[in-house]
Amino acid sequence: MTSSKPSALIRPLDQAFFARNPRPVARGLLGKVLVRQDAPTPLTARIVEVEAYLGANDPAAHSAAGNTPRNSVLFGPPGHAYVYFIYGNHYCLNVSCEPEGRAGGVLFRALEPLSGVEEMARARGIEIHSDKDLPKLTSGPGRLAAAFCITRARDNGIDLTSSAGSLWIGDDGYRSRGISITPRIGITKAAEYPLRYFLTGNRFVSGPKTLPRVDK
DNA sequence: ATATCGATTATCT
DNA sequence: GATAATCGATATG
Repeated sequence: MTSSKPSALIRPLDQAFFARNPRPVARGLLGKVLVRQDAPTPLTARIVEVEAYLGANDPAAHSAAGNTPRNSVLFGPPGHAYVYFIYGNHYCLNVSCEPEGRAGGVLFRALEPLSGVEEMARARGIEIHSDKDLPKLTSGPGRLAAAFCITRARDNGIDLTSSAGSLWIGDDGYRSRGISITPRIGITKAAEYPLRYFLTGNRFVSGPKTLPRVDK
């Protein structure tokens, strides 16, 4: 299901939006737009899947062990980019939440491309032959980071609330309809917490697209 | 459709 | 030395 229409005007989210618990921030980010302003052609994509990582009482969060050089952005002002490198291969993008001094973040897991598809395909090193191939661009945290040319050196710590910046998050008026909530993907600690949020039925969502079945 | 595995490095024990 | 908020390739049902 292709849910989105590109819209001409996109207003950046303000810092107050992010100065909250990561759970409402995660829910609220669904349907918003990630913008890469300074690419050869501007890149925009709708946020369709995210995960919340809590500052306190969340063993799976990078902030669980306290403030370190790697994760210090999570303890800084809200609305800033926390970018980390994982498995020797991939960058992942988060946005810091909670007021400054308290940790918390939201991981971007999947996007639905709205503009700049050619540029994203080039950045990913793949070719798009049909609509069937589009999810390969931005379905998955490593993929979307590659599509937007997000690296730690370039983007860690930047302010995502300024439309004058290179990378920011905006609202184009889109209203999401259904939201699904499941456990987070790829973690071993606190694996059961229901902190993954995605737009129900959206084909760009990565991983399981339904609520887990109460098996047997 | 699910399962397994290698790649490759920052961070922590 | 082990692990990790992953991906892509390969194998098999």
